[in-house]
Amino acid sequence: MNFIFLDRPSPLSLTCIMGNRGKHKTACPPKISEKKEQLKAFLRRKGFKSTRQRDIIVTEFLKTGEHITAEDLYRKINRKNREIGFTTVYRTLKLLTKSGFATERLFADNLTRYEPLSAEDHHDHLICLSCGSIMEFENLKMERLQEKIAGEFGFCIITHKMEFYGYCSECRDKCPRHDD
Amino acid sequence: MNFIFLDRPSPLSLTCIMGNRGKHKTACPPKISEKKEQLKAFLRRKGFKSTRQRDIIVTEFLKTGEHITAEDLYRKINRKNREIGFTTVYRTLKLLTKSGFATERLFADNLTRYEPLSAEDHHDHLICLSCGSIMEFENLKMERLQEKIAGEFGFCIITHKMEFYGYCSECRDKCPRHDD
DNA sequence: AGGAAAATGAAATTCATTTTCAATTAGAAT
DNA sequence: ATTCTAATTGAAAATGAATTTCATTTTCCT
Repeated sequence: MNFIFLDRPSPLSLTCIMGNRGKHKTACPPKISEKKEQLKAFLRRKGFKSTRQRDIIVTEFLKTGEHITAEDLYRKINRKNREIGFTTVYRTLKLLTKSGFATERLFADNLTRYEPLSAEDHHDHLICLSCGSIMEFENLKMERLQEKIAGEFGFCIITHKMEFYGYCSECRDKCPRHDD
Repeated sequence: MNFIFLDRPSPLSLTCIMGNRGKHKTACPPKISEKKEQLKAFLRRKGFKSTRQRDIIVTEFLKTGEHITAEDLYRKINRKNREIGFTTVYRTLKLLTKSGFATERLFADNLTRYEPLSAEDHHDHLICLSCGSIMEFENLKMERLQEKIAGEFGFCIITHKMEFYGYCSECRDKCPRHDD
């Protein structure tokens, strides 16, 4: 087994991630076609080929937006395109990841999820243990504090992961707190 | 290439936890026998049984301290006790987890690691992508900030996960930063 | 001791992820 | 346009960690 890690994402232009109950995150319309152009350029540069399958997969991935598993994306695509196989979806997500257009995230449910990546995107996650919704947040103070802590250890951060598991405002009543 | 492939450190080096420069964490001698007493009491209360295997596994686990995979703990134990099977080690770690004596953690290498849990333990991790060492830190400011952010979302935190991936002070020179 | 319930451990199973391999396709070179 | 080569595809197989099964053994209550 190998441990794959991305270098800093290549400096691509913005993206945007859908809102999360409209509280902290600004929703801006994703420029899918622009991203696809960039990807195409990247592929050319690297000697990879543009294929119909990749185009469909990438489009669907960017449209979907976030936190999707290879399996789920495959199912989604497979409804319209019966001939595209899981392996290709999987490999495309890996390719996007390697080329800096997406990130892989492993949440506590042990499923790898992918999401489109943009350069400034440094958000963290709130994951509801009841309804499973994943909300995002970004907090500058947090980022600074992280840098500061890392600095105290002489540690050079490449990436980080921060997740809160608990109950969202809509599921608060289901929060057990004391069970056995 | 703008990404890095790291070989996963051998199981042994992975479990080696470096000190944390004495800045954030207080090292206190674990009261193994005391913990074992508590566990025994717990088992009795729940109608579970105390067995030789559990005793050995728990002792070894507590002695080891932290961040160990079921596989690694099994190998460690198996050296001296050829008759204890992997399954039992695995199940014991699960039991410890369910009963609150341990926690499971899933880091980005997709291996479940276990560590003894004590009530006050709320630490986070710095994981070196080069040598695989896992350092711990605790930061009160961070905890407060986390609560604050969660509060803003009306989110009730049950647990959280915070990990920095990067290069420790001893591996800084191996940090690629700019390669292609 | 006797007996019921729990524990054990080897082997089998599960399931997401990753790789293999033969067939197909993209795109550069001719 | 045709040819050629390397990349891509997708079904199937492999991998590997986590989990379950099941026959046997052990604990511990009476």
